[in-house]
Amino acid sequence: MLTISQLAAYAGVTVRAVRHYHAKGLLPEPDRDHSGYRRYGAEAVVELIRIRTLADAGVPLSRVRELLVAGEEEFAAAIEDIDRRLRAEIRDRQRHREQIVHLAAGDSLALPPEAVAYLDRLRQLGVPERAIGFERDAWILVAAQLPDQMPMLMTYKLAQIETPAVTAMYLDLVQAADWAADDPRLPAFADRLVGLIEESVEGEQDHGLEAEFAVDDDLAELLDSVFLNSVPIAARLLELLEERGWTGWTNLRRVAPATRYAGPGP
Amino acid sequence: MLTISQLAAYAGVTVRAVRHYHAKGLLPEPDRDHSGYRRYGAEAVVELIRIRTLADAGVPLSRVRELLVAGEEEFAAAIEDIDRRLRAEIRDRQRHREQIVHLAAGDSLALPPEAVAYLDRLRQLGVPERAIGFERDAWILVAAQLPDQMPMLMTYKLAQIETPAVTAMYLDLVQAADWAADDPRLPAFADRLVGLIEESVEGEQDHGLEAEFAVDDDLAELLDSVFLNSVPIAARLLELLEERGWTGWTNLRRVAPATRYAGPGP
DNA sequence: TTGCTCCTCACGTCACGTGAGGTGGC
DNA sequence: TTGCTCCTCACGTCACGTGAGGTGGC
Repeated sequence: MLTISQLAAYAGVTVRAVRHYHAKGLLPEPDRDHSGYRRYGAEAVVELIRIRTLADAGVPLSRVRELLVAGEEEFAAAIEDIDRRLRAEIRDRQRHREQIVHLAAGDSLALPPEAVAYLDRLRQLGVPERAIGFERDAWILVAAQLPDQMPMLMTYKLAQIETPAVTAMYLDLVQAADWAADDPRLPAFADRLVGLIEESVEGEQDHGLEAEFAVDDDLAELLDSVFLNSVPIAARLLELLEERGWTGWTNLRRVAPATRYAGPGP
Repeated sequence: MLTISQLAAYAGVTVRAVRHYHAKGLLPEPDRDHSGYRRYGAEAVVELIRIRTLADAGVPLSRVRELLVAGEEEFAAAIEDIDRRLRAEIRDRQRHREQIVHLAAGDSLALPPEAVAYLDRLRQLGVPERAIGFERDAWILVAAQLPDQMPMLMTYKLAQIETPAVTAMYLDLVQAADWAADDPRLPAFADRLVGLIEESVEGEQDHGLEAEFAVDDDLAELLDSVFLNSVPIAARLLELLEERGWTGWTNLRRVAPATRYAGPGP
């Protein structure tokens, strides 16, 4: 007859695990020898290996106990389930392998690929890294709240930035972000910006795009506050826009007629 | 700013998990709003997704904490480790898939394939299932104690059982196992058995096989006791063998000259 | 006596899950 | 007032790991 350590070694488990299975009622307690030691026969080896094979395949011990007394049909169905789960776990791990590669490469996992492509396009257009970082954080917040709308928003933004006048205005805005709050060039800057906005609005009304790209008011307020907190000229610029008939930033609206427009800030 | 549930939802984790990461020092506690609620910015989203990506890949949280502050080189090395582990886990699960198929088919996982082949050969030779079950249990105990010697032992046993005289004797022994302990046919049976044993010993001495196949004395004693406890004629048969110059069963030895021989029982 | 295997409690681990009891704005 | 989200304890879970303190035969 086998001792507990011989039994455990053959099945590739610890002595503690064998005792655990006794306590859980998975493996029947065998007779003891004159020293009180457990002594195992061949059935225990067979049972222990069944238990381990199931447990190694990730079956909870409570389920293992059920399966040990299950009929052939129920057992076969359970094996089907276990195999399905194992295949799913293999797929999960293959996915995780891909994800950690992206992590190592420094890719922003907090953003969907379209947003990463948009930031890359801004980089190509000569937008400095500081501004890219600001865009990135803003889009991360948008993606966190509206993941489903990201492909649509990014398609729109990518198209918008390709307009030469928009590109130029965007690059100028990046420069202006470094100005002091009372810079004398601001009113002229606001004039140009309003001109561009009103051109865009007219263009969009032709094919009715404006309504689709308005974001939720709470989110717009959040993004506006990020803008106000990180750019010195922001508050003064919004004042100047308001004097010229526009209010807001993320969701620009005409002050008198209530027209919405997906504005220059994200 | 995001609430804890918005943050959690975007990263695909529970609110409890986010609080857990705060408690463990993985994710810095953000500022609270006027109601004492946590409010998160874009950096929290980035950090949380990093944490989850690593944790999902099976990295312990204590290690995740180290990696969050690690340099690029250490991080790349860690990713290598993680990827290696993921590949190993995939291989494990592929192995487990094969094993549970064997379980479902009712294969004896407690025996190596050679032993299963030996039992199948006995079946082909007409050995009844009751006797197969006895052989099986005995070989399971041998395999549990001498896993490395199983291929050798099975090769020997497979060759031995192919000798027509041994096959016939084995089948007769199976019949005799059902006799009462005092069956009058036993002495004649013992004569035949001794004749066969002595023939075999002579044959083996030619190519010096006998010494290689002696099992450990403790194990031999165990297997003998299994034989004695399960077969009524066993004790009387061993007495008769001893009268004819042979002692033991698993390890048969000549009583006067001390020659060993791997006996008829396993 | 030392060394080895066995024994039975019983607390610890890991990554949260799950109430319990309470607050704050609609 | 009801419903929803948030808050902080604090105990529970799962499958054992890990001593703690002791026994039994060489």
